[in-house]
Amino acid sequence: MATSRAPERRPRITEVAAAAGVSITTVSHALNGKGRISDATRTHVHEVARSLGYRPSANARSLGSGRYGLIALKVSMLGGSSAAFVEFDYFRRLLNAATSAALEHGFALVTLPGGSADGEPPPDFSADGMIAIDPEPGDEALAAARQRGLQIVSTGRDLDDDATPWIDTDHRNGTTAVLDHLAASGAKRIALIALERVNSFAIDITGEYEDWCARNGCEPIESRAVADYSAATGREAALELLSTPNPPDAIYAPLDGLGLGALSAARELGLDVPGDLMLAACTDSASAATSKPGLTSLSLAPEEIGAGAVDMLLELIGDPSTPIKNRYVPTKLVVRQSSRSAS
Amino acid sequence: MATSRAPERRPRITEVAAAAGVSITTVSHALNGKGRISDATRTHVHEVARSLGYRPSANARSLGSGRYGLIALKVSMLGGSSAAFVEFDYFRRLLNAATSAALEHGFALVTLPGGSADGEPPPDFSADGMIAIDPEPGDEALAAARQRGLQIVSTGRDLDDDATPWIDTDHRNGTTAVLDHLAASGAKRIALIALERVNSFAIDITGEYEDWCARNGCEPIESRAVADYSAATGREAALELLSTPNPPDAIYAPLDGLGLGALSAARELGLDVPGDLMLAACTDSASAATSKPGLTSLSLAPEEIGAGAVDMLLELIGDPSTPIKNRYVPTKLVVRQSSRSAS
DNA sequence: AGAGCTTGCAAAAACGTTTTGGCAACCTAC
DNA sequence: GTAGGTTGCCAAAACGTTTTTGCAAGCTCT
Repeated sequence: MATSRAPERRPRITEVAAAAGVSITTVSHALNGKGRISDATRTHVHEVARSLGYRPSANARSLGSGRYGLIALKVSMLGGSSAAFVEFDYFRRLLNAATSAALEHGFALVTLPGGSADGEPPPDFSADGMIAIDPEPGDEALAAARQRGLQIVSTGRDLDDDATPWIDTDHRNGTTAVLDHLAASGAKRIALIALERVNSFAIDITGEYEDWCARNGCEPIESRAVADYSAATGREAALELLSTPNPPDAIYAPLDGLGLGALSAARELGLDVPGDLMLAACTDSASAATSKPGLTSLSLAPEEIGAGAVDMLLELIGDPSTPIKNRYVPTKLVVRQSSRSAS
Repeated sequence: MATSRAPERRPRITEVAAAAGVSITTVSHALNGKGRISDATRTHVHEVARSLGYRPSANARSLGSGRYGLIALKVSMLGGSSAAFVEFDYFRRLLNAATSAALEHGFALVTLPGGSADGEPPPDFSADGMIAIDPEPGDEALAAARQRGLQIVSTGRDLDDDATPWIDTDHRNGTTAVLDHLAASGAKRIALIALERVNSFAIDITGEYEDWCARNGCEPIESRAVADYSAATGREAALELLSTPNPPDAIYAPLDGLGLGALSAARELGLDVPGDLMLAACTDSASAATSKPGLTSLSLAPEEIGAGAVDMLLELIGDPSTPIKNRYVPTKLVVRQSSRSAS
């Protein structure tokens, strides 16, 4: 246990240069893929650096390059509304992936205090770029960042500015998959708990639902649009849908929170799930898996979104003239008891 | 709108020195409270710096001082368990406050991927110190950080190492307040949903509950200890407590999630709250305020905890010989319908 | 075979602070 | 009135990179 712990300084770039028999310029160029050097030298330097366990000093690097070495993560959700409450799990996974991706490239990721809702403005703070998680229209902090010429990447499209590079969940195809599955399981009248169209995902989901109904010759059945995603709200919306003369035999609740609420609504009404009513949700958080019955849910890929956003942003920071490559990330339907056909 | 936007470089320390008629050494010393300089000069430099809008470069400062300019926030909760699910609101507020506090002192706060649960280890990453949120015994990352000689401050006491400086919620007095209130409202048999003793708060709450009962000559009524804080768990624990021959007339569920679960348990049993059963919880998240009936809850001070932990840590980083001043942060009981006496 | 590229690398100048060491000037005490 | 201590400040050397500039050596033309 008491391993002798020599000071064990980490090697500097100078030492790598010496060991490789080149100048520090060459080491820097080789490691950053910048200057004009032969492939032989480049790989040689890489090897030496690795064998020495060299890790450049983030501070020196930033000082030298005139950057800050920081990227900001801005989550409207963190502002004050606890709307996206249930989606903590999603946020957690996204944040972890983004942090790791940033760290790998020598950048630190700072989670900024959310929207303008909470009191004091954030202390003036400089970063090289910003990632906006599901930006909401009219976000002031985002507009300010744009004004200052900060590089921005959003997860979910930014409805205020479609020039902002984005990485987004492929909600249109995801929604199709959910509806197809419900129909295949025998559902004839599939209803939607509609979302207020303040996010690109709300637009995609409701839009695709309507398109799907049109394509399949079904009558669209939508609740009034909900603005928060809590179980309480989901319960009310489901009760509304189910208390009509000709109620649906399946409900798509496009967030797990809403889906869990719909589940308790069904219980209250004495409806068997999936016998009398099929249920599907979206996000696939832990609670969807452990509910009784298990809730069929569209599994998203927060890790890919988080890491992807960071990668895009870092490319832009490295070279602002990088062509923008927006990207949709596919989803995966996880079928559970709540939509399993009896057969 | 199209305000002419001159490049508007922020002033360097050199310019402050020139404007103040002193050397940059003196400016640095004055601003950091370090060297030997007269009070007159010190305040003069401060004024000049402020009037010029001077903000030191975090990178240069770190490079010069040999620091990293980073502090890590480590949350066991973020690891993989979604146990502390409902407490998102608490976490959000704590994180925002900590981030702001760090930024104010020129440090960036990085939220580290959680426990060893999730796959890949975090990329090796250097910080000047670490804040551990409610550390759980046997946390490897924490042990590793300690090994490396990192400064650590925990929120909630670290059961593995009581030498770790901490800032903690005053759960003992908070629990007393809750129980006193319930008793004052007429409760005769107050039960506790017990928590597994893996955290200092679990120890404090269950310990104080037992002490209070002893002091007041009451019989302690505890559920078996729960390990996660979800509503489902709270419901089960409450059902267990309420289905005994001589059931309690009040329950303290020491987390909002558990409290909400207890509330639905009461509903299922047809018990009126607060008429047949009084309920109190802890954390005072948004859902406690909006439930029906409103849930009496012990309001914590995540902002004070977060900012306080950062301040403590920065003091230690600045001067490791700073005497440790552990601190309890008081709570405030928010009384709502769920424990209001009929009278 | 010399003008003009291109290629591969190195020397040195930033980047903006903190920190160390030194030097006057001023006190104090004998 | 002078040795020894203190006070107030400054010059200069780090800190560890990136980036700019320069310079040979090797090609490709004509």
